[in-house]
Amino acid sequence: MKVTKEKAAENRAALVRAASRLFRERGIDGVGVAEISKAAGLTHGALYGQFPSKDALVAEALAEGLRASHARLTAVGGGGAEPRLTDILDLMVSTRHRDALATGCPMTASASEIARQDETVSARFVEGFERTVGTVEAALAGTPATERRARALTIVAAQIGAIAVARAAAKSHPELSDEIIAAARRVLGEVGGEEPDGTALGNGASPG
Amino acid sequence: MKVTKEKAAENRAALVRAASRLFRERGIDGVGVAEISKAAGLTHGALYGQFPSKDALVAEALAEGLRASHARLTAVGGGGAEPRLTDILDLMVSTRHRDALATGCPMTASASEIARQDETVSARFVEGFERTVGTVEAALAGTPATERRARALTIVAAQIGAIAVARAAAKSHPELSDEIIAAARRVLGEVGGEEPDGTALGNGASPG
DNA sequence: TGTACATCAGTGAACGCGCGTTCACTGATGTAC
DNA sequence: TGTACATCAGTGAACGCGCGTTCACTGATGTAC
Repeated sequence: MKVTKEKAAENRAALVRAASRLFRERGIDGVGVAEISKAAGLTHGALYGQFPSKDALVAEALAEGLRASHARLTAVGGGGAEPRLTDILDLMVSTRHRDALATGCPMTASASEIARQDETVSARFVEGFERTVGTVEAALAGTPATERRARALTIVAAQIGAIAVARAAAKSHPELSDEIIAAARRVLGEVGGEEPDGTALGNGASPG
Repeated sequence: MKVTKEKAAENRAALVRAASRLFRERGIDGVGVAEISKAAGLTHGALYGQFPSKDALVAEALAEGLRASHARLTAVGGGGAEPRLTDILDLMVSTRHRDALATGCPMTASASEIARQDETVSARFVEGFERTVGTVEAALAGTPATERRARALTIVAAQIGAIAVARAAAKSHPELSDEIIAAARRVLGEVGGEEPDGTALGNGASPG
């Protein structure tokens, strides 16, 4: 039965949200279209009315997850101001982020799987990655301008690696998992110009 | 038909090697037991004579890949001496490693998938991870002892993240992919005490 | 505003296919005499 | 050393199941008059 245009748009959004969540939780290959449709309160036939293929939904789900993740990132530390490195790292390199598979950063959740998807998915990934790198770069005002981008690229890649590794270790060695996160949090702060004792330099401060 | 004990052991090793390679290339969920068996020159029935389940093969394939990968790591820079950080990073954070999916480090190839496997797989992962961290730690003689482990943990996690991200970006943005590797190579060198101009401090040198 | 009907979002059965796993069978190995 | 036979590694058909995708159909929506 036909539904209102508004309801159809809602259904489409529900499919994307369910897919985004389930892909992060159980992997892209680990979730089928039937389960995604069911989670969105629809049948798989409806999914194929909205998307030409699972691949197309994968690309859109990734874009949606990256958008939500970046919105959370720019919101840290309150109001409209650019977030500080300290707040970024506290959000991204934390046990809380490690334990929030379904709602965390999709780059981290699907790091090694994205390389095996098609070019569209790679392009969506790069958009989200560059957005995050830009936000980190803006938080590195204390770092020489020529170094900022290289350090921001490294910090974002390292965040992704640290959480992925902490998740892989968590099932058998939870203490090691915690140690990895604590170490990466501190060392990446230093890479970004934070004082070793944990003092935040903040935006626009000069390095010691 | 029965085969010699020796041949049976060879067949088992061939299954593990084929699995290790294929899992890295196309993901753990992306490769079936039939294909692994065929690549090893056997049928899937033979696989179940050697392993109780695909999960058991996954754990063994990961262990084998980690062993091979670590052997390559300790061999860099020639002879029996401990490898230097410069050599480690040149091996691990390189476009060559990025492009060698099937034979590269299995932690990188399967970073985000391992978190979804069972505890045995997590345990094998941790063994390989700790071995690599130990090798990097030994290459950080110029770093204060209290900092060595935290930096080694971060460097290894960041290596994994940098290659995973570079692979994800490669399909749509090859120049960005190269840039990520170049940045991570240099910045991680600095984290490990390398001079910013690229001069290697080597083993036992003191930091500038 | 009220009626007639074309549109089309969503349903659910069906498609071929590959998945992980089981099992009766084969036949060379390797042991017991 | 030669023969008889138990062992067991490997084969391949078959299992139930879930995969991604297609399609004839349904029926409420929303438009044309």
